Amino acid sequence: MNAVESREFREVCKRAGLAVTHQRQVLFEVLKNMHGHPSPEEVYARIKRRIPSISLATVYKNIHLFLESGIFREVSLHHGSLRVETNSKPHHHLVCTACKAIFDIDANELGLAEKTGTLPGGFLAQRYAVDVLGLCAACQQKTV
Amino acid sequence: MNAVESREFREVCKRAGLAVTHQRQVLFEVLKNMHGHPSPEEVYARIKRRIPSISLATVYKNIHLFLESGIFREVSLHHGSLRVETNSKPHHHLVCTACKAIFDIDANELGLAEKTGTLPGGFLAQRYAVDVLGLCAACQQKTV
DNA sequence: TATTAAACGATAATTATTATCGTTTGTCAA
DNA sequence: TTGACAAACGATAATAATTATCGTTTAATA
Ligand SMILES: [Mn+2]
Ligand SMILES: [Mn+2]
Ligand SMILES: [Zn+2]
Ligand SMILES: [Zn+2]
Repeated sequence: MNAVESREFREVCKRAGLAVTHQRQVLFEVLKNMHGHPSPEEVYARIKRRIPSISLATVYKNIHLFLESGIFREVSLHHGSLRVETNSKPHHHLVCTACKAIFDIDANELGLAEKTGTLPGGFLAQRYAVDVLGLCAACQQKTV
Repeated sequence: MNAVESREFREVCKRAGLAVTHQRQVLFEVLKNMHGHPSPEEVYARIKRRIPSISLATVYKNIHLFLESGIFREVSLHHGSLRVETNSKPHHHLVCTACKAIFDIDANELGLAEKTGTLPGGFLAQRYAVDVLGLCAACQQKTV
């Protein structure tokens, strides 16, 4: 952590109303330097190399604080547990980032063209997330 | 369950290589008649009204069998546990339905126009799922 | 109708996450 | 600088969701 990064982190904490702790700073740096979509356990394993005494609970708590402050983002905004789709017609979803409610919306009704604004049911659209579902290269091999 | 529905269910099971059991049939009917995106617990509560002795484990096992057979679909194909996004640039995702691997893809690189076929990294696209992220009507009220 | 594999119910085990609580640390005003 | 106090920490218990185990029951089919 050089002086510039350190000052930047202090400002980030100030904005978020968070104390500048050693654990928090190292977690911030570790996350900045990881790539992909790590799980809390993976982050914990990495940060333990720099702070062996850190607790997994601290990692969870600080990740959540970073998410709430918008310092980092969560990969999926869906429910974290199993839900069954009862609508067999092809459709997309309106996902509320506050309460995680999910509403169906037809593909045509959606009109992908950046129609940010009011949608059916008074839903306020803020951004789109597209998942391309399919098979990765490795899994295509396995199927053969 | 009328005769037509019963015969239809038998064929569904035959195709999937599943035995036709009472519990399985009632679960199938219950799911067909639910709407939205119920959790296994919600399905369990509903089916218990018709088979009070049914086990939650049976509900879970049969939901999974239905999902594997493609009889029903899961709402989210993401990891069911927390993942941190380390890529701060706006982007979308390639999601492997077999191993749940997630790869980043830029919005422009995506070219939403039904480009089903080979994508970066040899990913085989099969369908698109769009999440419109935002605030539902109820949550907009709360913020005011 | 007898054989046998599949499915069932009860429940223990596991995984991911959150809550609790006593101790330590950072903030800020004096 | 320092002392008071709130915030954060580490250890670990508790909870929620899901899966595994296992003895008993049931469906498929010959
Ligand atoms: Mn849906
Ligand atoms: Mn990503
Ligand atoms: Zn909401
Ligand atoms: Zn894969």
